[in-house]
Amino acid sequence: MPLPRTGPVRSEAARAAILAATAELFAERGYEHLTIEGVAQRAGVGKQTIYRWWRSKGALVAECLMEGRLFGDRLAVPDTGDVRADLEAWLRTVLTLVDAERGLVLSLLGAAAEHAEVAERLDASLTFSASIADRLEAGTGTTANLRPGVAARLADALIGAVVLRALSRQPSADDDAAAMLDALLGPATR
Amino acid sequence: MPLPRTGPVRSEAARAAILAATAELFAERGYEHLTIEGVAQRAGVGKQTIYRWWRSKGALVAECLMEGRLFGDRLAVPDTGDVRADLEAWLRTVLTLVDAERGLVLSLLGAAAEHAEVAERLDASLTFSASIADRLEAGTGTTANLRPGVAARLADALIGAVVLRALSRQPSADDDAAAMLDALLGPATR
Amino acid sequence: MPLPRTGPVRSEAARAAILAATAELFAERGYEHLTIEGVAQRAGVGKQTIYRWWRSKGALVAECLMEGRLFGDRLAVPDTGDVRADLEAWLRTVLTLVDAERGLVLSLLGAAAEHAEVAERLDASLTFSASIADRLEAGTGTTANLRPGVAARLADALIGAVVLRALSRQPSADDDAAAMLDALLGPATR
Amino acid sequence: MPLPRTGPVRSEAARAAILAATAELFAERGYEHLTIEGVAQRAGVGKQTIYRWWRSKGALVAECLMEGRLFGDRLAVPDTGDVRADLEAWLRTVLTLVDAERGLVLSLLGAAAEHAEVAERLDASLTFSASIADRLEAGTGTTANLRPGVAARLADALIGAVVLRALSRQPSADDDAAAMLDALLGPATR
DNA sequence: AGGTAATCGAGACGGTACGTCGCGTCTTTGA
DNA sequence: TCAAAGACGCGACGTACCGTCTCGATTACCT
Repeated sequence: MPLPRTGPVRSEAARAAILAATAELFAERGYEHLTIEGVAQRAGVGKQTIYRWWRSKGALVAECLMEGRLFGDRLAVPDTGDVRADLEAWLRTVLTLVDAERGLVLSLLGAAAEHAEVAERLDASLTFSASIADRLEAGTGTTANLRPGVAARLADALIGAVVLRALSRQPSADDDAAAMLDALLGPATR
Repeated sequence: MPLPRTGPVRSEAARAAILAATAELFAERGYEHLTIEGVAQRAGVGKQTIYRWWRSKGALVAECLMEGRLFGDRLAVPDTGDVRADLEAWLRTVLTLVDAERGLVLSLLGAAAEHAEVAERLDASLTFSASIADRLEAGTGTTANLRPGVAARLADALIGAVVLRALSRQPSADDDAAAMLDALLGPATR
Repeated sequence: MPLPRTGPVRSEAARAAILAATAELFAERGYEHLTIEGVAQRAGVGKQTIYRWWRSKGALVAECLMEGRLFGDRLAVPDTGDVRADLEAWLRTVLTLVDAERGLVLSLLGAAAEHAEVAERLDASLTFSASIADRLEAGTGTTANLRPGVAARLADALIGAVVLRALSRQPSADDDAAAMLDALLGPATR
Repeated sequence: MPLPRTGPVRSEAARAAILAATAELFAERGYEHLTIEGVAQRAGVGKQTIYRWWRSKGALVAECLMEGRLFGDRLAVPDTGDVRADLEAWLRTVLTLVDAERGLVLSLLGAAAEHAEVAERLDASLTFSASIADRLEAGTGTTANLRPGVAARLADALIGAVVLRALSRQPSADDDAAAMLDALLGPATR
């Protein structure tokens, strides 16, 4: 299905097709086996059109990530008012995701290791847009170890633990989310 | 009772040369740009000799890691009796290492994302052989958040935070090690 | 089916197995795709045992040829007393053989082009052992062009024409044998 | 009506360089030791560019042959009006060539045995473009055995005899050309 | 009878070349 | 002017065989 030739303005259709193809192929084959040529073919686009607008396959993946084409909003933190419960729900979701789509997640970690751009976007997806640190901040004082000034570091540790879990390829048990939060945050103070 | 396989035996010289070449090239160029062909050439060995004994470049790197050819004992945890001080010293060393050899570390993370073998060995290098969890266990009760049963999860979180730091490409400040420990372990109880 | 170890005398069983395997594989795959390793495996023999006794795969094939393992006695010239009829019968047989086993014949020509040894043996199979020249000699005077002293050259031309036919991959018609003889030897004089 | 294929067009420079390199290397090392890799290197060309346009090294050699890059016009039959003399001159030239460049000739025979394409081109070079049969046809009646309808078969026999001579690796004597013609064509009739 | 030496199967070794894939650049043609 | 198509030089892939070289086991001969 050839795209219509659009003349001297950047073709939005081409851009969309490229990102869609990238997301599909990433999900199918993983970052390692994602190829520019494959994307071009799947998108019905010339290779040059990709190289014209993106510097590397890392940049391509980063843009997919930024547009939510890889995870959608599956990483959003719920907001019910109860910080601890919200975090636990989120963590449970994330651990499930890591188990279910380990290949995709590992691929993404590989991409992040290779390309700063991906890492940046991944970080944004997890930390900022998901607001872990903000929520922890908001919960200061509600659990023993959630003291002023440590929220950001605890957020890093939490996400880091998830990353490590992904790397280790070990499936998560049902109560892992709760146990991780317990270990990091300590018992509830009220 | 060993199998009565006849014929020539595996050449230890070749094995050593291959692992040495792998370690060198990994340090020089990183995992991504490490090639089997390059290793074979540097080691003065036929490619087939590599493929005969290792399934992938990941396996090669994993074996290097296991033999300490990539980091040596730079990841060992000191043991002075003071758990908190030991961990802080170790963490400081590791953060410095991550800053100084970010490329190597990121490469290794990429390798771990791609090959379970590498991840396993990396995990072994960091967690078990470096005994973070054991030391935390030993320190139970000496700091506020170091309660019974949480040592393993705190160790994961700690190492995870380091991994995340590596991925984020942000250099560490001087007091980061102390701050991370403080955030995770809480204030000293005695 | 491992062969018995025979000690410090050449194993006749190994020799036979090697030649048999060579003939089989030659027939199956042709000279070009015949490999020493394949022969060794099929024969259940170590490669060294082949290299010990033959210098090249050409030598191997030459020996097969010499032992009649490739064509048997399909190249023998019948002897009924009527030289012209005998030659025609032989030629017909050979042309049929060339058509039916073109691959084998071409392979053999390739081998002869590469290895003098094969060429020599092939020549022996065709010319001497098949005695074309002798028979022509015997027929001197019975046909117009069969004059004294030209038998050897006519034999060469005859066989050469067959070789050319094989190389050209063109199937022979039924009367080709007769026509070739007619062209070369001229009409019968009595 | 040519297919409306868009995109870049075949590089004539690459084609020429590849054929030139093939001819050089064929002459230097022979068909057997001619490698695609070597041709690519010598021609300053990627291997893929060769594989894109030729199916095998046989096809490569065939095309060289067709373009006269291997023998040039050394195989042309002179035309002085005297058929017998022309053929003898040509035959003498060819036998000399076979002696002087036996390796090349044998290589070519090997190639012809392996690849129909080469054989076809070789046949074209020798028989049609060199017009042996035509000349024989023209000489019908001038020698005893040159009767109507046998020219083509005599041409085959003549060339076949040369091929056999090449395969046998025996050098030609000075009067071989004359003797071969005498044997095949019979004495002159006028 | 014991030691020596050659042969055997097996197969690891350093190499060369294979034919394929994908890279990133460049060129052509059509809209 | 931009886009599709895709040829190009290049580098690496993983495989097939090459011919050489151990291995340990197995005999025949020769002290």
